[in-house]
Amino acid sequence: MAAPHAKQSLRVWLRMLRATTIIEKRIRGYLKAEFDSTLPRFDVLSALDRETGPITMSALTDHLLVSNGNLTGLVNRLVEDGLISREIDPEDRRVQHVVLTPEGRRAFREMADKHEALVDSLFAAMSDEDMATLLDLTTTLNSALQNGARPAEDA
Amino acid sequence: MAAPHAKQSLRVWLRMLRATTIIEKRIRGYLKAEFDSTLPRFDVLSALDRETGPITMSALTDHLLVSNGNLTGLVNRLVEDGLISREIDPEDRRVQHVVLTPEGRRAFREMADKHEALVDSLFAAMSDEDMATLLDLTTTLNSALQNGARPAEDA
DNA sequence: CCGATTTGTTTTAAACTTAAAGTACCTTGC
DNA sequence: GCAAGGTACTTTAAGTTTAAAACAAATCGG
Repeated sequence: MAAPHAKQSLRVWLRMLRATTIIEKRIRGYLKAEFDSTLPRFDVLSALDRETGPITMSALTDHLLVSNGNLTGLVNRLVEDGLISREIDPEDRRVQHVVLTPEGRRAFREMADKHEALVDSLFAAMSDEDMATLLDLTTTLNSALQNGARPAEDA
Repeated sequence: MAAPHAKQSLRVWLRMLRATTIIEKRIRGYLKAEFDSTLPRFDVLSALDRETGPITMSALTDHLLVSNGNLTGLVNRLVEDGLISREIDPEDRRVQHVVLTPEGRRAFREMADKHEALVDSLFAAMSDEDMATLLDLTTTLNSALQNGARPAEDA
């Protein structure tokens, strides 16, 4: 009676995909409506907010799962908007360090608060225990995917 | 010591997002390499394969979580490729019904088999029990999202 | 019947995505 | 020093994505 693992995998995958798609769409709509911003922008700000100081573009790319070419445009627009600042490394002029401006940090905090509240409301139906289990399982899954994904890694 | 629900939600969400992003990326790469196709195309075929007969564009959109504007282009290309066919509703000329062609069904089956195997390999690290739990939780989550999402629904 | 609204689908504009090529800078080995 | 090669980032080209506006057909109210 038990489904073979493969069929089960497919079912789980489709449900995960559906759930994340719906959630993403909500977040996207929310960011646009409230902040006239986008998810990729939010991700960049979020990655920078986690840092204690300026980091390089390459380091930022790694945190984001976004290709480096892509990042350039995002950062350009965020710099224009005054949310992040950029400065050339004096020791190596190829490198630039980006960091949140005070306004960027303020803006991000505001977005992040609402974002957290929104996400939480979307998970409201899940009990604390369910959430703990889900966190466990997704953590396991991520580890497996990460290992399977990158043949070699240094960090 | 327990994290408040909101923080927990955020953590879970980020892990889910990361996992699905990685998986999506793999599937995308695979479809492109093996079938010179894309995930959205696969999704359309998949949705049609589940149907017993022709369905309208709107119905298709609902199944897909893809914006309707997007669907037009996808369907156009799939029709060109001979994988699906399209015909105008004689009773309401705004409406069109789309359905898999025999070739489309054959092509989809082939992709689906490989797709299933790939997905399963990505979930290989999870035990049968984990998968059952994960299926449960994602099902609950989806129901909640669906209800919260649409104020009214008839089906 | 005829305008007004609703509904089904398509088009559009702007943002994002990627891979690959390009640019500028640094480093190394003579 | 200076050519050769490597590194950090940007640009490009081609394509996808989305929300929203536009369009077209049907239906409704007078």
